[in-house]
Amino acid sequence: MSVTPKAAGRHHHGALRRALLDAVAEVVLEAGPEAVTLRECARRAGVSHSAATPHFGDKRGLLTAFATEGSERLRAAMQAAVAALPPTADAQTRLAATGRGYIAFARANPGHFRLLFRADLLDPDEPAFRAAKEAAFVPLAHAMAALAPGAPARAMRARLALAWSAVHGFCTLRAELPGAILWQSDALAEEVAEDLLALVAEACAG
Amino acid sequence: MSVTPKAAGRHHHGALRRALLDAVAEVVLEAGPEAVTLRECARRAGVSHSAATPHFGDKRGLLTAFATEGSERLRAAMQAAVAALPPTADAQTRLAATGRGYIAFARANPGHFRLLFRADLLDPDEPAFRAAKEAAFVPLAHAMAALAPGAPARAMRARLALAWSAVHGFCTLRAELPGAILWQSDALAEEVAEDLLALVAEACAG
DNA sequence: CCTCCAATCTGACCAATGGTCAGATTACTG
DNA sequence: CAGTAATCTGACCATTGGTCAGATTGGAGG
Repeated sequence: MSVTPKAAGRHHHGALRRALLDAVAEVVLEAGPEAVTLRECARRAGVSHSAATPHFGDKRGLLTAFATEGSERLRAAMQAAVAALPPTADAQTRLAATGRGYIAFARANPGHFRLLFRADLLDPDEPAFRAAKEAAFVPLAHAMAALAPGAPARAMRARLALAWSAVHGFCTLRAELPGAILWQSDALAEEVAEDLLALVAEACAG
Repeated sequence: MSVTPKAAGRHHHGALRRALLDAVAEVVLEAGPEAVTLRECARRAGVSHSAATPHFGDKRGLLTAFATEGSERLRAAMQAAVAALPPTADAQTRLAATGRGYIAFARANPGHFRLLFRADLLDPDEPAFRAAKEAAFVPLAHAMAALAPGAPARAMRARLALAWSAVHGFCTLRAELPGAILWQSDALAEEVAEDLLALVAEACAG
């Protein structure tokens, strides 16, 4: 377990914050965001459940802090996928790669991903979380702007909505409807994902 | 309130089932699926919270029954949107209309819609729910088959994934990220939705 | 009309949770 | 070394979902 319980009788100094976030990560990994319990996280950090209050306020604050880290990692995944491309790649390929990074993050971290869109568990107006969400939109906006530089605002909105919706919808459906026809096996899901990205990129270039 | 509390001392006969489902509908409407409480629903039906057990088993059973009704209504919304078309409408228009029905249902019943994809609150293997989910996929499959009758299986899978993902992703993002840039106002959201449907239908026809 | 039985419902109990608060403990500052 | 602010504890509370014995109800059969 990655969580460091504190030594008996000692304070965590500034480290309780990190220890609690790591505990959330563990629980989310093991049982999903719904299963996160203030008391269980505190237990794993070796601390009473009230100890979280000074650091995060309440459960929602803790989950929001964790979601903020997820948003940053999601952004990093998209950037990494684009960076993995040869420098000669064209705009359409870059847009597809951005989506590939999004899908890869959702696949590798299903619980963390699902939490990002659980408005009931989060505080959508917490400044750091807000900033992380806006930052996570940047790679898509960037790739799209490079694809269709002169498109009118309305067409641009529609394409952004299409690309984001299609990729996000794919991740959500795969995460929430396991066993659906379109992604029975992992291999099939990967194939469908690639074809989907190609269709989206083509439609946005179109 | 649409819920009929039972008369004091009398049994609900077979009507408790319906009364509880109506109570769920109320709570979901007022505060979303996460806020549903067995005890609150029982309170609204004028019954102790244990009274639900013989009818639904547990909370998950109650929510699954409610979600089953939602799935059926979602299917009806898609069919209605297609039926509202002039009989001369072509296959591409019919596919877009199917998506329009999906979006309309999600918009009109955000809580009910979100519940459908909350695997943690539902029993995905409950037979009636399974059947309703499969039935809800039919209108999309039907419209897609009419659009591209001879397409190879792989291309068909990709197009189904695109259409479903894009429409579902749009609904999900709008429901879970209120206040995002792409759907600030209702009018803007409607415009984006129509453009999105057109792009999807075109990509699936192409 | 009466009896009996199965379905239905109640009320109490339990463990668990999130939030709050007074106060103890710790770590740092001057 | 003294004092102060941050950190943490332990207890308490209301609420929840699940379980169970037993009361109540409605209808089936005599």
